[in-house]
Amino acid sequence: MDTPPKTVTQIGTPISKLKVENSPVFNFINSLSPIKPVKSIPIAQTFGSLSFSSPPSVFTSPHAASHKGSRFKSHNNSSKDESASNAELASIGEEVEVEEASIEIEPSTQIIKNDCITATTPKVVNDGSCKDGEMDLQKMCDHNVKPKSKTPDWGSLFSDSELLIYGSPNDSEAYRCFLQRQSNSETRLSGGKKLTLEPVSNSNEPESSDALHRGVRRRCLDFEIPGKNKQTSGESSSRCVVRNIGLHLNAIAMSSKDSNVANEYSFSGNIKSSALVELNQSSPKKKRRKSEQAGDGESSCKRCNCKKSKCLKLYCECFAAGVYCIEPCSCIDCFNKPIHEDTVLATRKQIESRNPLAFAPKVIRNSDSIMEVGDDATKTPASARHKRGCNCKKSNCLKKYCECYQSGVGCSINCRCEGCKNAFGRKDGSSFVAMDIEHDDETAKPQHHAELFNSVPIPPSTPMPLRQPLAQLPISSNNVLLTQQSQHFHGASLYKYQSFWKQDMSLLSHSRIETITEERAEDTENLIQSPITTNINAVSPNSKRVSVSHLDSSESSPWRRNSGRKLLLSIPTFPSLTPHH
DNA sequence: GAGTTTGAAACT
DNA sequence: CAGTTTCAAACTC
Repeated sequence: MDTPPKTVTQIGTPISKLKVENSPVFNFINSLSPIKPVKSIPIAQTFGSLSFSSPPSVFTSPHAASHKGSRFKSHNNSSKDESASNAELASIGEEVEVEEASIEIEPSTQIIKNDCITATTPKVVNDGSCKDGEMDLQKMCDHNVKPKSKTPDWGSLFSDSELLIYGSPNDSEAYRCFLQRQSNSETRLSGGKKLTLEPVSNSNEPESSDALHRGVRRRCLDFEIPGKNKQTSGESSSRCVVRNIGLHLNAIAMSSKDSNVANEYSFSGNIKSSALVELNQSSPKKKRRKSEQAGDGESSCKRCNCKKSKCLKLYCECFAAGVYCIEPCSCIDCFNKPIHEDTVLATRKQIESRNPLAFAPKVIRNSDSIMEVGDDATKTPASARHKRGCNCKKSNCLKKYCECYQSGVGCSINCRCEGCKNAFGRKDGSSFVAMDIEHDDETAKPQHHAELFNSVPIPPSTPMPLRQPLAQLPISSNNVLLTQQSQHFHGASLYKYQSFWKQDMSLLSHSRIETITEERAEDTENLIQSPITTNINAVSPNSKRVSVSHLDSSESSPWRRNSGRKLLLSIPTFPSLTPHH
């Protein structure tokens, strides 16, 4: 970074020029001038690759200005003892930050933060990259981040972000989406991940859902930018990430399947970037299929295609899942948006009044204390069962029309299906394994297997747990709570009111993260060996579970344990414990 | 991409 | 509660 002395002079010692001009006005102007020069500086070139949506805003936004002061201070402090070059860097960093500040408009909700956190990060990363050559990237990242924090909690950025992300009711879902994004691009994601989380997570309580929504968009957009710049600054960004979430998640995310979705979700906001748009432009169907392939039929990041329901009925997957519709959705006259929060909540209430369990997880696991299904459910390896059961007449429970099949669970006594041939377990109690064998002989349909492991998202590579976050959560005997947990994260925001349980779930969230991580890793390994085996394990009540106490606390965040993951995997089984034990 | 099939959700 | 209609996803061509 060879910065023209000229600029440096201006930034570093604007006053020196004042000698020539003693006019108070001149003084004032000069004192302000440093910003502009910086922009045009070579440094700007470094960011050149970045396509900031609105560079000018940096200077026009009052918001930015307000932040500027404090940030400037912090920077000064950090660069205080450094040489002129460092000072320059500091000033540069300041510039960047200011810009960010101007961009950050809304107080986003926790959820959203989780969701799109990555968006903001890129900037930071860029920042780092800019200075990268001369400064420790990690420091840079941290340095930049701190100033941004709008709340005093920044100190616990990562821990908080973790909670937010995984603490969501949809742990698995949210987590998956999160992973998917991560998987999109190791370098880019990792880089963005860490940084993004912080700024976002710290934001204050969301006052406006709309704002929140906007926040998502923006973040996504920002997030995108980094990706584009990956070539220039990718390295630095990745480095930033590695230390924390990035590495851990990346490892997990490596499990391929999610990569597709990752792409989608990473751009899920209202991304105007042409490049991004192109990626997402595929038809709703394609999108859906992508997400399915990514690993989750029922609960993965979903996008609806509602035309008449206004996304205010359970027909709408987004609504049913408790999330707002977002850009990727192809719905018409959608009311399932933060703007119509009141309507959404009212409608939801109405539906719940009609059926209190309407938003409860459809699939439950008997291994947990939830035994709502039937005794029969415990007869099969896959203890998970659809709560209400299906009512299939023609699909033989072999297609995704069947909710049981779609959820990757066997039919149960609760099902009223006809000619059930559910590969995950028949209504009559046939186990998945048995069925599998049977099909080999009976139907002798290679397609069937193909369908199971390809068309059905979960079975192949994704353990059941991932698909059925709610049901799996050890907690919930409380359906109400579960209801709030709803199914997916979706890159969209969870309804604001859902955050109430977040705190209570925080510990659990940690455990879930780890559990998922383990399972996922395990899954990856098993997949290589035998898909079927994997499925069984995934569904089995014996599938590994981690008690809250086990994970609890500071005990190193899941991230840190990353390295220890394999060790955990070696453990055959964990007793199924409830978090409250 | 358009059209068909399917079964859940909603309605009566 | 049962029957019918509506709806959107899943599926097929």
